[in-house]
Amino acid sequence: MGHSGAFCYPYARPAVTVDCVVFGLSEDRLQVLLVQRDEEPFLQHWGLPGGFVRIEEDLEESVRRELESKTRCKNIYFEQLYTFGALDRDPRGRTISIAYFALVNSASYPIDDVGGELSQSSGHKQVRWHGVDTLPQLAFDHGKLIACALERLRSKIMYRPIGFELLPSRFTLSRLQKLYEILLGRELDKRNFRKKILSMGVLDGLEAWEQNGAQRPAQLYRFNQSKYQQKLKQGDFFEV
Amino acid sequence: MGHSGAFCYPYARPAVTVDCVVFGLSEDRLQVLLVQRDEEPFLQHWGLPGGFVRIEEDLEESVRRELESKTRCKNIYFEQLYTFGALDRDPRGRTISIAYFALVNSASYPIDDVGGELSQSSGHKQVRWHGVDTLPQLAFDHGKLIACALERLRSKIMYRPIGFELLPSRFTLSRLQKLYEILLGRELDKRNFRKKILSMGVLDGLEAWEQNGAQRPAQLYRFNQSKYQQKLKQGDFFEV
DNA sequence: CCAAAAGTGTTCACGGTACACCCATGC
DNA sequence: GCATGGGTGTACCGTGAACACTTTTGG
Repeated sequence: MGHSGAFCYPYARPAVTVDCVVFGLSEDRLQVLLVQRDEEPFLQHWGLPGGFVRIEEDLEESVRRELESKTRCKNIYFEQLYTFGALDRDPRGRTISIAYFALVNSASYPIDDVGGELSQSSGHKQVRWHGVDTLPQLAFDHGKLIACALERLRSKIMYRPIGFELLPSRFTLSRLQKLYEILLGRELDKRNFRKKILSMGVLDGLEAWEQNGAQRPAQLYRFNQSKYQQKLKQGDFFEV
Repeated sequence: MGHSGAFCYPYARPAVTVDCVVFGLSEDRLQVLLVQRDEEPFLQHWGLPGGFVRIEEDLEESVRRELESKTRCKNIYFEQLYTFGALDRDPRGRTISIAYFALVNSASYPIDDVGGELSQSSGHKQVRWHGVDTLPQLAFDHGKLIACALERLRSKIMYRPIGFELLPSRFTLSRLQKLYEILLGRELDKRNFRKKILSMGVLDGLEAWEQNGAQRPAQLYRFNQSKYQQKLKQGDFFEV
């Protein structure tokens, strides 16, 4: 029981952190943003971006601060995942972590597919995308957090239109389908997919086409947030 | 920024609590177990059973301890709901609450439908069931927690067989149907319901019948946990 | 004219829903 | 014998799944 420091309480208190599983999409796989630790414990291991919750900030504010410092990006989609509180999850002492997961359009960030170079640095720490199937050894119980986030993401894209968050604001239906195929780990029928997605009425077809080499140009679409909100209010749900 | 107490840290730490939304089923409505507070803040207001997480106990252990002290019952079904951390949710200072929800077979407890008498007492606090549609003013943000738990429960019974947890281990199909009707707030077709529920193959029909006054006796069923686990592993899902 | 991806409709099977009558019992 | 809830089967419709060819472009 420590006597150092200016903040004292009649009972011992756990430390509280937020950790965030940030997903991004490369050409053909789902990736997670990891930070290489520059201190003990787990020195030089990779871990999730996260940190202690400051006493004067909201949980969401904490997450936003962490995300901005690691990704230099605002307005990221994120939501709370689960709270982890096992006694031994942090060797420094009892620490409870409120885990979040976030989806970013990773085209906005340098992406490193082969795993050679670092993509960005924040302070002196390395920050890098790692394919979810080729994760390194992770600090703390972060492997568990990622597994939990993956499960949630995979099931959630089936009933909520959050997949769009992984794409640029304008995208082709083929790209969207690829996204679903990567996340679900199986192929989807093109005609059925387009029929289904379009029939939900939350995508706006644009008068713009993407030229992608030597093929027929593909029409671009945009997710219409307000149409979706309206459907939600009518109890009308998204489903893939 | 206190200096009292034996537990000191270099940075201020939020207090951490668990709170549990305990659902029970009376004859014709869903109820929540509430505790009348016997201290400030919110003296005499009703609130959720819960309390501070002890430094040497798991989150689940905390919940189990709280549940046992309030309901005197072990082996209650519960799961984590959401973590609430708004800055102003506790007037005593920054407090983060990890909310859980639990389902109990309230036949095991004295139930008080009309809201007159107390059902049980733990220490000196009153503990009582309250219909979810007739809740009193609540302490802290517990109204929010209950709303959140209700939403989760209503959606979850559609895809996981947790409804059984609200019933005694042996129950009739009519009772189960009533449960779904109460939770969903709409009537269900008897034949379709029975067809659906039985076709999932997770209920065992018993050679036992319930005599319920001047009617034809109803067959009793039991939820078969292991059959369900097996189906889960096969990726075979429960759905209503 | 060839390669490569975009785009487009129909058929079939299954599951959800709607619906009405007989059964067993206690009083 | 009557009131009360228990118990059962069928027909229809809509949605999900399977499936193949034409179009547009660059090289």
